[in-house]
Amino acid sequence: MLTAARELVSEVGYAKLTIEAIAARAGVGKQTIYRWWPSKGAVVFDSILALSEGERGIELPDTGDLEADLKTVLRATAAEFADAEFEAPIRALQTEIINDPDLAAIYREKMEAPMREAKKQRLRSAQRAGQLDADADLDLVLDFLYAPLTQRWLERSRPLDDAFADALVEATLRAFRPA
Amino acid sequence: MLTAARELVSEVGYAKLTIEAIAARAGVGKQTIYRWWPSKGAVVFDSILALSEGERGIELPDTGDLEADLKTVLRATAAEFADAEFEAPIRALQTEIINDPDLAAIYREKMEAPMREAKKQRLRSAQRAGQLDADADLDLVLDFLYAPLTQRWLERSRPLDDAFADALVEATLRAFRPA
Amino acid sequence: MLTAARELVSEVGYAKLTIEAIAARAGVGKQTIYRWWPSKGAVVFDSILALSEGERGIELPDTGDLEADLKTVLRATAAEFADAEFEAPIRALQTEIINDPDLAAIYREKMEAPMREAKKQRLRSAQRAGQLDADADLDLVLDFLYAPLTQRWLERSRPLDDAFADALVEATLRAFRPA
Amino acid sequence: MLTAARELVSEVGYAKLTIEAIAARAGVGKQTIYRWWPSKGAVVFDSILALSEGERGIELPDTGDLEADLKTVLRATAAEFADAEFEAPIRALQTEIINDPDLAAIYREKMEAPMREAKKQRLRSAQRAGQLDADADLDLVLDFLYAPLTQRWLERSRPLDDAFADALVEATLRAFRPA
DNA sequence: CTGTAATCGAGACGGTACGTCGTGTCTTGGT
DNA sequence: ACCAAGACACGACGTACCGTCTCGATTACAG
Repeated sequence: MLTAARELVSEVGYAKLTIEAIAARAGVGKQTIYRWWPSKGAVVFDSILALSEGERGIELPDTGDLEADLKTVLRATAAEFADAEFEAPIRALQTEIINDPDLAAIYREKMEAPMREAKKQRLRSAQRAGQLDADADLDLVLDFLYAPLTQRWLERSRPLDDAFADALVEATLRAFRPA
Repeated sequence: MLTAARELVSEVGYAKLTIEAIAARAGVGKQTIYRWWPSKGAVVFDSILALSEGERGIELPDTGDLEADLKTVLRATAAEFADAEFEAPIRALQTEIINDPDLAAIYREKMEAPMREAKKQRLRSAQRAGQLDADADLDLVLDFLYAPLTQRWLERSRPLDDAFADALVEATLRAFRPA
Repeated sequence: MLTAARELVSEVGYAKLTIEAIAARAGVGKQTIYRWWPSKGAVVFDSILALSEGERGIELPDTGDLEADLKTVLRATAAEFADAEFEAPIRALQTEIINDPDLAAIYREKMEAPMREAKKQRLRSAQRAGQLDADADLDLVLDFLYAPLTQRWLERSRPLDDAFADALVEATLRAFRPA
Repeated sequence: MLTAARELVSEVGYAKLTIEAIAARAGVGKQTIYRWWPSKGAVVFDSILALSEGERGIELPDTGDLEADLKTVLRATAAEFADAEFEAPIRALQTEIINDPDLAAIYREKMEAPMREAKKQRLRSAQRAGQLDADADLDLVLDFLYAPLTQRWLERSRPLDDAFADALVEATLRAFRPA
């Protein structure tokens, strides 16, 4: 069922997705879907969440060079955003998150929190290595790194190229360099 | 018609908004709506856009103290995000922008561009006053100031208080202080 | 549903009858009507047909006096045509029959044929009693008796009184008296 | 406009005929149609009536042999009913007449009355020639001749062949032969 | 093995809204 | 001054899905 949901989001888009279509594709009665999820959003949400369950134990590279590592990671993130296959589901996910506080909370807990923690680990390592201000608010650092990237992708305002990723890292590190 | 659309978005939310309801509220036939807009999204989009048409000639305060001015502006922006009346329409707008590239383009041109230019004016003034790196990429500066704010609001991940606004300004200015 | 259709034909007339009104009156979704009938005409047709399903086993009086019996029957038919309650549905039925060959075929099979057969029985009895030409084409006899009556009613060209009914019977019997 | 109406009745049938289509076909504004006729039925009615205005001064053949003359006329009428081109408009006309008493009255006055009078002329001639009962109710005679024909055509219950036309004439003349 | 439950697919149901079409009225611009 | 063109408020169309509700038929378990 989750697979059917994911496929259909990619094929027809979130707005035109119907529960009947999911049921038909999955070879399942509608009632069975309603038994497990309260809404279309919840199904789609879970279908994407199920995907990310697979990628356990994210860990960021730690070569000792924070700037290089962050550029690697941000360039990869930007490239991922450009992947057509993931575009539709992630935009669907964002749509849900914006409009449904409950799903937003689950999203933060199940998907964002682990990622954020992994990233913070890398930043703490940098703090210990004296490459980052020891007093820096790490949540703020992560926002500086990722929020502009995400926003430009969502609004399609500008291409997400390597230069942009690099500029983000450089400016962020200037803002939070050790005292 | 645009007024009716705006009111209804606030009252029932974007997802539950129907064209029939807009037509009824506006005392208009459905066909008349379809004659002018291709979709529900377009109507809502225009209804919000029409709002901002009113606020002509935005200009940021320029007391000579960039940090103080930016804090004032960002605190105001954060407060605006907290205003219940604007919340529903703006979330609706974001939903549209995320999912419809065409509307996103119009949004950038009609709403974002003028705001962005006004902000850049203030930043250029600061560059002339030696309060900001003369070589700074002003688009990037604006992303640093606004993207984290917007993202936290959209995802409801953390309260948008004055401290957060101040921290954004301070970190951004550290990143782009004059050489 | 059929009851609702019948009532509404009587109330507002066939031309102003809407499927939505039938659905509303019957407390039923429109789709349910469309699931069972292809058109408004078919619903109305069935609603009238269902009525006549009730009156099983029609039999004409047979007192031994053909002329008297036929006058009784034709006067009754004329009176029935004058009944306001049946007028609207029967006119609706005629409208359908005229314009839809398929419904016309069903009408002949389901409604007209049994009536016609019952009438023929009475005529055959009269033939055996020497009151009617043994070689008479009974379909033609029935047309002579009923077609003028029906036509005058449809076109509202003249009142359907007893004298007219009697005249029809007398002339018909003159035309088909035994050799 | 009347021409456009008549063509469209033949092409799409009365039920699917729209005033907008008539206006478009006639190269005329809708308002102009509404200025002259109160309803779709009235337009169609007039369009057919206009046709018959052409055929001035109908007169039935009078060879001196009533039976032969009537058979000629009824066979011709039956053939006319079979003409595909006239079928749609005449059925449309019947539909109007059945459901609208006002149009029915106009129809009787403008179209039926002249025809009926012409036919009566021929019958009176026959009465003078001793071929028809001098006391016969001529309206009734005409009903006997035409009503069965019309009814079978409307209900499509049986083919309208020459044999049927002949049988009608023969039976009618038996019913009304001179005393 | 067999009878009884629980579960599930299928899809009918009462509804709501869709986007389209036609109505009859009103307005506009060109002749 | 007229009239084609067509916008308008309105209402019904026939369709798509909604979320709820029976239906069998197919399992899985108990006796």
